[in-house]
Amino acid sequence: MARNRPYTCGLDAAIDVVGGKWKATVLWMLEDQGPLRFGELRRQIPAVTEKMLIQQLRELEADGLVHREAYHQVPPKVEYSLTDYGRTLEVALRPLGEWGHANMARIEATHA
Amino acid sequence: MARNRPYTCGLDAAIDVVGGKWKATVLWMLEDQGPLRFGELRRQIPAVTEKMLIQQLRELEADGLVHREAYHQVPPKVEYSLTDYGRTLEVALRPLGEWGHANMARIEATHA
DNA sequence: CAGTATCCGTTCCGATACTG
DNA sequence: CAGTATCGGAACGGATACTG
Repeated sequence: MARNRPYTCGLDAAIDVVGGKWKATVLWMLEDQGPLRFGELRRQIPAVTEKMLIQQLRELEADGLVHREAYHQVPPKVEYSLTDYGRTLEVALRPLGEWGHANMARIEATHA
Repeated sequence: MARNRPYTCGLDAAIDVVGGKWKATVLWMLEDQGPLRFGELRRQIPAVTEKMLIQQLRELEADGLVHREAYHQVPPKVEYSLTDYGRTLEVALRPLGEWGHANMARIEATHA
């Protein structure tokens, strides 16, 4: 998802980072509930496939927004959490989330 | 672009609406400069093709965010502007735009 | 549990040519 | 000026099966 660089405005850049299909949801979950394991994330986003979830997590990690902590155990355990940088994004995202929440009915009605 | 409904959070819904490749840019232009003609938008977003620009405008119009005013003249003249609803979105988008602006160097460096 | 690997249809998007 | 039409490649994304 490196779409149209160089960016024409900050909004472009931000949406490029957070525009992936499940990224906003993941950021929201991690902010709301603290560190979560792969399986916990998966269960809480019922429609996501493993492939998509891991892909989005990897991209968030590469962007420095999410930290991946692997515990070397059997069975394996991996926890994902927001980085400080990720938290700054989450804060910037909050008004947009509230807008979406407030206008969800309208969005579902008009948006194809 | 109706991606994953029903939405899991307001952020999902909002990004579904504004996540199109050029939509953020268009909203930003219209807020920043007031009503603009098709050709003016096109010139100010050099990388966009006519096809994509009109497609994104149509979707923004269908979502009620942008108003299209056609003047029946020869040669034709069409002006696009934000609706009141569109302005509420633009306000909600502003912190995200500032975040993107502030972190653009980092985004360009880390984001594939 | 936390992933990989592969297949494959769908959607996105750019390029180009044309029109009222 | 402000679009429309068509083509084709690339990226996205779901389903399924498999692994350390």
